[in-house]
Amino acid sequence: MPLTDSPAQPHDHSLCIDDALAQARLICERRNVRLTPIREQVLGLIWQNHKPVGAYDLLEQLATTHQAAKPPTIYRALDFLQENGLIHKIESQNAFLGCAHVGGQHHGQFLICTACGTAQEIDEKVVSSALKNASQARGFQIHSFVIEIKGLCAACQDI
Amino acid sequence: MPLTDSPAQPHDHSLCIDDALAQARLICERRNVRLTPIREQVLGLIWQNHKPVGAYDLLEQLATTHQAAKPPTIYRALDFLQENGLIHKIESQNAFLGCAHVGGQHHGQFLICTACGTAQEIDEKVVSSALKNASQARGFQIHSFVIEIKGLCAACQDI
DNA sequence: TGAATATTGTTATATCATATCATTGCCCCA
DNA sequence: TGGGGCAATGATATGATATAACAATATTCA
Ligand SMILES: [Zn+2]
Ligand SMILES: [Zn+2]
Ligand SMILES: [Zn+2]
Ligand SMILES: [Zn+2]
Repeated sequence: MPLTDSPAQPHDHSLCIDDALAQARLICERRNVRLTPIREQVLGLIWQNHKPVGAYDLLEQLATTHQAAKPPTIYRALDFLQENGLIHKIESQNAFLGCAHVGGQHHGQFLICTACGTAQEIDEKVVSSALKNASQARGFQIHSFVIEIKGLCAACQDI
Repeated sequence: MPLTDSPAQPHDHSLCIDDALAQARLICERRNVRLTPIREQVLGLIWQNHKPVGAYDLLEQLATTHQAAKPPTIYRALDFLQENGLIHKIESQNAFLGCAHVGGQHHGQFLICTACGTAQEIDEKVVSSALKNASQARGFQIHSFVIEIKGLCAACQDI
């Protein structure tokens, strides 16, 4: 994607979904973990669009085809998907988003549009190295970080 | 504070509390908003240490001297304190922390120690400008951001 | 004073997440 | 091949975080 391409722009989203699921299958095979039907279905639901989605929204959708689904069903699937780097939690929204950079070891950086709800994952080395430097200068050893940027995406500014 | 001074290091914390409350009174007077007894007491409780504290922890403490305190009591005080830039919410912990840079318009950047729980607020221009640049390059207009860095503070690495 | 507004009280409920134990399914190897 | 061990799911209950809605009280200011 060129820099200016945002998930808020029109695109063939079925390709996003197919890619995400294909990559997930590959990753899980490589890691020798099981992408069970429930887990795969939840991942598919998360990838329905580029907006973070809440656990109970997912539950409601899952329950339409899976009567036994209860909160632990969803949270277990979400835990699995997070542990394997397939999704991110957006902390400021208690919601979950498909990872756009599976495989690469990274922490998330997200541009979240407050108008349309779309979240774009970016991975800016200059940001992470600035954080590393600032932390190091204070003797702080980074394990992980959360970066959630709120504002208006390009599409929503034009309205 | 020199760069290496962290709130995890020993210091006369009563000065932190006194400063925070004095500044809060000043700010509220300037902004012509009312730092009522409940609000001031909640701010004092938040400043009891440098660790983010949950709303229900605060409620429990407040309730010891204020029988009528219920969840809305706390959340209203927290809303007020946030609106006036006196505290921050740590999204990844659903907890609240006194603002270390009152007055200056800023978004928070936090170094959160997973061992001792202490959170240090920093304000690195290089980080915020890196975010600005990355966003601008994508046509995204920033309103606010959340940066929460997890790891080990200097004191906890030595153990 | 008395109306308008801000703050607090009160009750109920919405929303997000986990603990615990039972049951089922999968895998590997004796 | 069958059965022990572990992973995954089912089921129930509860914990933790946050807000809605309306009533009562306090403050402000004309
Ligand atoms: Zn898409
Ligand atoms: Zn990612
Ligand atoms: Zn202190
Ligand atoms: Zn601050």
